[in-house]
Amino acid sequence: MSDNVKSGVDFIRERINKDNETGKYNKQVVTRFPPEPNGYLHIGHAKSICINFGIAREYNGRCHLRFDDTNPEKEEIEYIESIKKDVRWLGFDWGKHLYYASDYFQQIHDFAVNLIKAGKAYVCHLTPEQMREYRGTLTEPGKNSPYRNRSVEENLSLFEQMKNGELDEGACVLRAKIDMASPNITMRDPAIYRIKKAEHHRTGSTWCIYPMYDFTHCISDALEGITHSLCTLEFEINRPLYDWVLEQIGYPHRPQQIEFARLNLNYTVMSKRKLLRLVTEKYVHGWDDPRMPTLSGLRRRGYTPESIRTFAERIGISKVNSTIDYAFLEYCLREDLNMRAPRVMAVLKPLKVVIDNYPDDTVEWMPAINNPEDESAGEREIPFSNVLYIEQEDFSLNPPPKYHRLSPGKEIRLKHAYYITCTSVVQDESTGKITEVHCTYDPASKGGWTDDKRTVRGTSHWVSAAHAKKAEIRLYDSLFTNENPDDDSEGKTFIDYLNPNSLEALSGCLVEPGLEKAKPGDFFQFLRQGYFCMDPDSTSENLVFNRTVTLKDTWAKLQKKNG
RNA sequence: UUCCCGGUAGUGUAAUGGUAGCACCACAGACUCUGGAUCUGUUCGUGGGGGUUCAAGUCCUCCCCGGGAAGCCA
Repeated sequence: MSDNVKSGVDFIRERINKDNETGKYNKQVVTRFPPEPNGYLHIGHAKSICINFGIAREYNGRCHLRFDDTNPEKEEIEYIESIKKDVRWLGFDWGKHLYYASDYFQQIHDFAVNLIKAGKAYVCHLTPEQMREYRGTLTEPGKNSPYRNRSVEENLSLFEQMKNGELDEGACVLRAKIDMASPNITMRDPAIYRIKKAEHHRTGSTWCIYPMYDFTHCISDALEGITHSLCTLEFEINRPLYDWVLEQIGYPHRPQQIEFARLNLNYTVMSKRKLLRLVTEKYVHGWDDPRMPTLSGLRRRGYTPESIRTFAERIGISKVNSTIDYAFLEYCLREDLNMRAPRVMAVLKPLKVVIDNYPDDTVEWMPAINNPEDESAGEREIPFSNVLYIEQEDFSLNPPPKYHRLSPGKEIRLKHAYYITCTSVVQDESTGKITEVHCTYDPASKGGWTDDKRTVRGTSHWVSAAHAKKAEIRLYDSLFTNENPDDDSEGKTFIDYLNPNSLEALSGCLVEPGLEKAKPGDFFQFLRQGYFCMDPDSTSENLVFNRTVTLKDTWAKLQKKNG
């Protein structure tokens, strides 16, 4: 690493570079991702995962996955499994470095005993209400607890009783003895151990006291040899306590906490509490509902791990509270899918087209390129016959200006097939609805091209009626109508901003026959429609696809602009 | 009201005393068998006042604005 600080390097890497220059950690970089197993991971966690695992990879270090499981009341094994799955899916590997804070309960306990012996911690019998009073306020200092000067022997004995389950839950806590007048309230004799007689998902009933986050996290970091403990801004105020604990316990390795801003995205909510509510109150179909910003939801929606990693990298790292445009995430997604998604044809809202001059006993298999962005993706063949379906939107009886699609007398190109010209339409006598469009085709245009200089502006996708497979296609839109669903001014809550049209399920869609062989999770570009992926609900009788994201649609934009 | 952290185009993010740059969005155009992709261009910015300096987004100072903090949550 050069002596000059490089342009474009964020403040965390800058710090690591400096540590490597000074040899602070012997050029080791060890980070960790420390989720609490009390919910599913979301896109905000993805940023943290990419930073922690990404930096470790970049500096040839390592990143630990550590479950911060110090609160048995809220944590469940289900969440542990989903978290592991999501981290792996994102493309990261903790190798053998899978840890649980609960692995350290004995050591953490021993450090607490030492702290008591050093006169730096005491058992406090103030009730929670009293503790709040004694803590003071943001503007006033706190008062010392009457239990603050208990003898070491008494504290040791009391803590032992807490540990042995001889005291009731809530009866007392172990507190660090720091400074009740500190301007930083975190330092006003914080609780470091509380009594909880709950069954822990890993340690069972071994413990009835559990260490608090502030005491657990820094010790876990030290024990694991973490060098750079990267966390979000809300822990900034806890940093003096992090350092205080490590200073007191005198452990030889000293990790350092560095904070960065958490990710905010517009049109979504990120709090675990709110996501949980969406699930439990059934506003969505589960944690992996494709409208959810959870990693399992994004995965089912069709987001690729690559695009999420790229996104995380591009948004950068800073200490500024910021909100990223959802459009930027979609940009990263489209960029990835554009290069990799096979193109196929699917008709969402079918309109029957009959080619009157095409023999009704003939089927031609037309070669179709799979991905114009990737020659190696090759070609496939799709069947063409005299009865087809095109998109309802691709035909208009009274076309608006600049409409380049099919209308009476107009000629368009059927992608990979022929030019067709509309000769007549069949309408339902009572409703006026167009039920069938009749066309003629130009045999000289086979493959979608002619040698004359004829220009055909419009190109439609289509499927052959006799060969197409039926499918259900789920069109997703933003879950919220408000850019900032967390905005609770005007007495509203995020529930009030739910988008009633966030899901439109279409049945009777028709897709080209090859899609029958797709597997859940496979992604495609449905030509001119967007990117879609096969949903796990899919069966051989009922193909199901989710719309991941639309293509940019300048025609829709034009129409919108013109009212 | 106290303490801490921040403030660069609409949104993100660079510039570490020396030309305010990049990306997304928006808009306009070119090109195109996807109204896709690609390419080109345009609008738009250092929160404010003082100060130091040949030179300030950057250093000093005062102010303004935003966020966080009073769990036996993490």
